[in-house]
Amino acid sequence: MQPVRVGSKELIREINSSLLLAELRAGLLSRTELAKRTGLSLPTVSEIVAELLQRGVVEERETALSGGGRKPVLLALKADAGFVIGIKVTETRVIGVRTDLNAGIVARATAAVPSDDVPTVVRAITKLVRALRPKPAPAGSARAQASGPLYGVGVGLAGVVDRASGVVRHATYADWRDVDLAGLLEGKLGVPVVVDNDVNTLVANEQWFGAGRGVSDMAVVSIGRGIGLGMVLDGRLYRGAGGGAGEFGHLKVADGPDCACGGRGCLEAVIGGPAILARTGQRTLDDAAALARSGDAGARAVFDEVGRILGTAVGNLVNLLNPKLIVLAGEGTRAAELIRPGFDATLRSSVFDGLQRDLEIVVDEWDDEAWARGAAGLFLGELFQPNLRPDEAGRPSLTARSAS
Amino acid sequence: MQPVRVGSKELIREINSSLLLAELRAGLLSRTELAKRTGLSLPTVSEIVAELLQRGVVEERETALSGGGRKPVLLALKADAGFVIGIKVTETRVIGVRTDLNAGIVARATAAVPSDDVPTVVRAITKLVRALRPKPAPAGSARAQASGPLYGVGVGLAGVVDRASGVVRHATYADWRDVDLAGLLEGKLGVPVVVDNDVNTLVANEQWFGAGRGVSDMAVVSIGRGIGLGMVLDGRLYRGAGGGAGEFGHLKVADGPDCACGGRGCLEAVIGGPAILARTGQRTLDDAAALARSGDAGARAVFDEVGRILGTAVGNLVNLLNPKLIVLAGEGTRAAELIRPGFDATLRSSVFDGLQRDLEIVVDEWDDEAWARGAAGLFLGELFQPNLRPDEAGRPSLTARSAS
DNA sequence: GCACTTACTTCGGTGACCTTAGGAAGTGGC
DNA sequence: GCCACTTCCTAAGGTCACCGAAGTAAGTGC
Repeated sequence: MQPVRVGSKELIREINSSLLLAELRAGLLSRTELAKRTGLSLPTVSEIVAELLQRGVVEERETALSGGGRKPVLLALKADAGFVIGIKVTETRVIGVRTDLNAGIVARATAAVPSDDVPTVVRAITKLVRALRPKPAPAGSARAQASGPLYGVGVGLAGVVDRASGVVRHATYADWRDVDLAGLLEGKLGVPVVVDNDVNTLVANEQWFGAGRGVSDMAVVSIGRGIGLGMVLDGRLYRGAGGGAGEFGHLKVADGPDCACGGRGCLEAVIGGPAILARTGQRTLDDAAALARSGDAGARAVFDEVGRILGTAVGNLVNLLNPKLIVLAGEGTRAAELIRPGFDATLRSSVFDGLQRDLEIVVDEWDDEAWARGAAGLFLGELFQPNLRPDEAGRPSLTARSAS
Repeated sequence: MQPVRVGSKELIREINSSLLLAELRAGLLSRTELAKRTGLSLPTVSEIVAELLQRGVVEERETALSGGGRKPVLLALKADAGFVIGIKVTETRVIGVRTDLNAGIVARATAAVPSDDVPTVVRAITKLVRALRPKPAPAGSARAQASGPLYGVGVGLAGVVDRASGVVRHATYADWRDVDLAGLLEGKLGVPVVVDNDVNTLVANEQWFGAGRGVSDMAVVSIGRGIGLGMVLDGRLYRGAGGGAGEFGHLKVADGPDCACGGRGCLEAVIGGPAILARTGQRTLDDAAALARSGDAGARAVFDEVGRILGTAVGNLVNLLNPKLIVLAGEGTRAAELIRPGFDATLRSSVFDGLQRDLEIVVDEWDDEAWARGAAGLFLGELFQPNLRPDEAGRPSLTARSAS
């Protein structure tokens, strides 16, 4: 029934370790403070911290001011205790970044993908990962310590992905069916690989390192060629019964026009990138936005209507889920100021009274690397999320004993 | 951050006890079978079962057939080990039932509520609970054993409720603001009281005792005067950041008409009970349905359109959440066969390809007691749900040591 | 320098789990 | 009727992570 099981006591320790790490992500804290925040006893915190120190995941920093007694020893996550690589796979390119444990980018690389068949894409990813991999420093080098291990790789792509198994059920632009991408990559790379839908990578990033830190109910709407949606509900990324939740772009919002999915009146057929280009007669989104900014009434009307329709759709989403935060992301945010007035107006009028008050809207600054960083964040999220589901056993872990 | 904490080991035992109980709700099982299903070791299962036997929550039944060895001793939940009372509060009446631990109704009662002020309603509920309460059997009576304790009371009403605290933030039909209904009732009744939105009571019932048994992602849509929605996501009832999730009735689906909430084009203003009555010119829903059944073209068209609009709205819900099951409930289901053709057609065309395959639609047989039974189910759900959140401590429990 | 405060550690005890071994209660062959 | 074999369950002992209580370390302030 409920897939929750607490079997061995070792699992408790792992959960509590993750708990402490999650608190430490927020800033410098003493053992005593950690104990207060988590509700664990001081001896337990001390013991777990000792383990983390030994493993090199955490370090002692300067002491804080005393309040009339012994100074507290502040602990901090050692951001460079290890690294993670994030890869965004697109139709034509793979974009990769290496980040530290705070999702800070320390290296970047991109490669073209000549064709979209599985072996080609897998080869491109493995090559990119090898390029990004931290070089083992020469023995005795001063940098040897700083360059920690590669914990794993996160991969994001457009499509339906079964994250637990890492199998791509169906990619949006290529004809992939049930491709065990995580398995293929793990075999070649020798590190854990997590694969997920690309919007979910953005969500993971917001949840752990962005505007969604500490927010347990939020939605990320990505605006671009398609309209994507990722949700954090009750503190967990929500994926739906079959991993297919978040088909926001195929919400039916009008009578026409036909959508590539075979349906009619889909949100993304109405306000997706191609629709905007067609209606403004431009070749790129930036051109269309420039036209509107130059004062062209027709183009302005198009963006205004896009905003209004999106506002209603997001408003309905809020009515259903009552999130605390909506993040707007994706390349469409480059035209954010053109869309916002209409968006805000219809959002306000759509949302049921009372759900508005605590609702926050954030536009995420968007750049090409965001997706790749999101993929890294996806993996980091796995490291920090306490694991309560044994069927997800074998997950990567900062605290696993086997790692030592 | 994550409110999950595993502190004391006692919590583990409580979780695992709930796990075993949850399995036993599915049928008769031996200790060995329980161990296999839960992944716990046999000695652990035996020990927990011994506790449950002693507490009278579980009983040994006949032995099953041997497979060439010692016969397994089958264990069963003792449905009459205790009772629960469920109350549905409406504008004019309070409806109550007493059920056993399988949500089977063993007694029923109803009382009029002369006015909707808080003291009057509280008095009506306490009176109803006292009437339904199992009578303490005379000492030495044979029935003394069968009539177990009253574990608690569940209350459902239309409005926004903070379930954790039992405070009614806002009732739909009365002018209640921040009424600590659970606290008031617990003070008078001396048993734990859980209060929730009435649609959530239906959800709890479906989740634990109805079509949603074992389904971790589902939605219940209640059709009546208003249109309600309750969701189980990832195996948990989802309530939103502020407890306000599920405002399905205020989804914006059209340009008109005005809704009581102050918005325009709300789903429930378009297809709610009053809208149907207005458009068919009838006084009751049953009259309107009878008119349609008699062949009246206008009335048929109204129901058909109601079905189509509802189908699109539910289709969009499916696109967002990818549930495995949709339950249609509420008094509107009395006209289910009039609505279904239109509903099914638009649902099919709205739902994104791929999410349809495993989607199941169930119409719940609806009667006046369903809401009250739901409220009882709400409380029973609390008893069976493994509790991983310490901030919900003090929750009612079948296995709490303090109860012995 | 001495009282006091605060931060952390050490130590012993408890509880829940597991593994291993063993008893109980069946079936089936001879 | 006995003996091997199977299956279900219990008993005994060990491990691990937690906690509370007491002790040590390292400050401040008079």
